[in-house]
Amino acid sequence: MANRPKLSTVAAAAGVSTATVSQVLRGTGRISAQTRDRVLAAARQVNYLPDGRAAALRSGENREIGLVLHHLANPFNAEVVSGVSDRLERAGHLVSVLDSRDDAEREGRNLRALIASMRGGLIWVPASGTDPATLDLLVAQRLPVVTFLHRVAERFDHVGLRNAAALGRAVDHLVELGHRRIAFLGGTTPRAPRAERIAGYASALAAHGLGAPQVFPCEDSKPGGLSAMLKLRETHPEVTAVVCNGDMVALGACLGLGRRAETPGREVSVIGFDDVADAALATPALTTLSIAPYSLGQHLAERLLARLSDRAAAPVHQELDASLILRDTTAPPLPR
Amino acid sequence: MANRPKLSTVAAAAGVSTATVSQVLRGTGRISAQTRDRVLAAARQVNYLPDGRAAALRSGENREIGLVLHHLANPFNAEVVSGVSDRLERAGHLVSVLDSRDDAEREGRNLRALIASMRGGLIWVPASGTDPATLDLLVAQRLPVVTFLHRVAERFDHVGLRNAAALGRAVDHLVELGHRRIAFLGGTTPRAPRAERIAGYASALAAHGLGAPQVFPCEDSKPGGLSAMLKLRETHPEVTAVVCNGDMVALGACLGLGRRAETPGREVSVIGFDDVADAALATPALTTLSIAPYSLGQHLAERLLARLSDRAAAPVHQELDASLILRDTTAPPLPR
DNA sequence: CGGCCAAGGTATAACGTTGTATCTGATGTC
DNA sequence: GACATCAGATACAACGTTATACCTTGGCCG
Repeated sequence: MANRPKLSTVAAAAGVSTATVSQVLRGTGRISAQTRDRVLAAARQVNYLPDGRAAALRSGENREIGLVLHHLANPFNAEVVSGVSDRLERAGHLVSVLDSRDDAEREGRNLRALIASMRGGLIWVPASGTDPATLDLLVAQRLPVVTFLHRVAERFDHVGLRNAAALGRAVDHLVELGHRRIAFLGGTTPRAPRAERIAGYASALAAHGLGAPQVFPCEDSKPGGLSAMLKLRETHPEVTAVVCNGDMVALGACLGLGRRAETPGREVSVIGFDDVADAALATPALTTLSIAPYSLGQHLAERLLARLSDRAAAPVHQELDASLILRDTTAPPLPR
Repeated sequence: MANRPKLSTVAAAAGVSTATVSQVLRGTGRISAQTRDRVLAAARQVNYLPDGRAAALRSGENREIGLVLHHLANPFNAEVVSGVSDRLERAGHLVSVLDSRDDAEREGRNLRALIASMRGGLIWVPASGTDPATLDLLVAQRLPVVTFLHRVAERFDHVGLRNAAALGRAVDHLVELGHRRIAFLGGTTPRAPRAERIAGYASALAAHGLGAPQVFPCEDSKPGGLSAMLKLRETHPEVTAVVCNGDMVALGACLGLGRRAETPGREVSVIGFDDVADAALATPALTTLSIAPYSLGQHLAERLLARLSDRAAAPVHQELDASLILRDTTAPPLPR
């Protein structure tokens, strides 16, 4: 029951010094072809794999990137993850994902642990209510950080969405179709993206001279959207269209209509946000605000790579547009 | 622009030695209350956070667990992840997730990187076609490993499913309802779980004296299931029921029926496998073989914890049952 | 008042790697 | 044959921690 093979194990097996082994494995220094072959053979034979933390400690390099999400279960995020990892892996990095599941305390633990294990960089979708002490900690470690969706600090790079404008487009579309009673569905926390979306929704209503905004909070998930829609139909039958805080809520709302033997795009028009894969697949297919999660993930990765290669540059803040994808859940309201 | 604070930064700030700081932070040794307070204050003031890799290197401890999945985008896996992390976090570990997206090469990279960064343990859902060299490496590092679903080596702990028996139950149910032409839908690779499921399906058919098995491979996703079902209805209209390699395929198949203005549980009965959250939510709700992903995740975590506390014990192999959950996509076949 | 002890702190050697400075022969040159 | 040259290898220090052995100092007892 030998122990984990280390550099000295390989050195002994090949009959050279540890320095030589290190040089061979890293391809540095001047080593003759035959010793190199001997060393490589020995390394393979004992199944050697370097201890990355010792190597990183000594060399100061770190090719591991942390990706902290507020909610991994949402397929939108899963697609973002794919984009991020594809791009970063292509650049020779390794991405590991931590899910804080919208719990600030868990998020704090995750972030602290990431810093402790000295990841080389961080892509972060902050949960609501991030602890400011954690933020200070993060800043003090001078870790390259890109936040996404929810901006928490000026000095981190950030990629956000033009939420208000997007919601404006959604409301405009519904008004053009003839809707006058439009509600907003989804979300429970005061996170910035939701607040911006609600603001965009409200000001679009105002621009069209429609009544006061009606916001119905619910959990950002299918069950959340489902029960919110059921309740909405009971209590506010005059509402003929809803815009949602996310596709999960929107798809849930569509399911809710189905439960009542109603059809999205008939009794109630529904617009989502995210354009998850299921949006196009659902029947009826979901009209939604698209932000192309996969390429968005790649974009995030690019930002982090840029930051890694120039750590002194000023923080970059970007805002992306979401475009309205017309599908089958929006149509003129039924005549009364 | 100071650098990352380290032990010596804190020591200087508090006017003590690094050894003292370390002892205070770890709560070991004999330190007076007042120096302790001074050190803690200094640590907070400079936003100190220990370099985990140096600490781990020195102490040999490692509380980080790697979770390597073959396919994170599948919500079933996302739910397993939740269960795993909840349990392991409760035990003071940190879980980071790597997605190999069914690519053996990517999986190999992920595993090597995990070993290199010296995770304390590994929970692994192997992709198909894992490189045997990678396996050797894994074994040589004497890393505690629990595999799930797909067993790749005798010497790792393993949690699997009684796939064949489960499929037997599904076929029995369909036969009881009166179906005679039952197809198997889903999967493309020769991974063990699928092979076992097909075997269980085939032998159940045989036990009932029904015809030869009909297996229709497709990608394990909603689009995969959708197009497979469309094709099946074209080419094999005599089939009145399908059992699927997973809920994603099954839900996709249901969508496919919807596209043809047909209804799951009428023209064709459908049974899934996994019981993802969407299965109960879909309309009609999906009959499926349930393995309760969240508690399964917790179970995997328990196994790993047991292994961590006794690394010498013989490998444990477990097999769990999947129970048939009757919902609305199964019913007697339509009379001809 | 010498000696002993405990409390409180520090010096130092690891952990496994890498980078640099250094050593050792062999070869070539005049 | 003396000396520079250079390829090829090695010794050694360092990375930021932690564990251990070791120092101080003051108090107390005989």
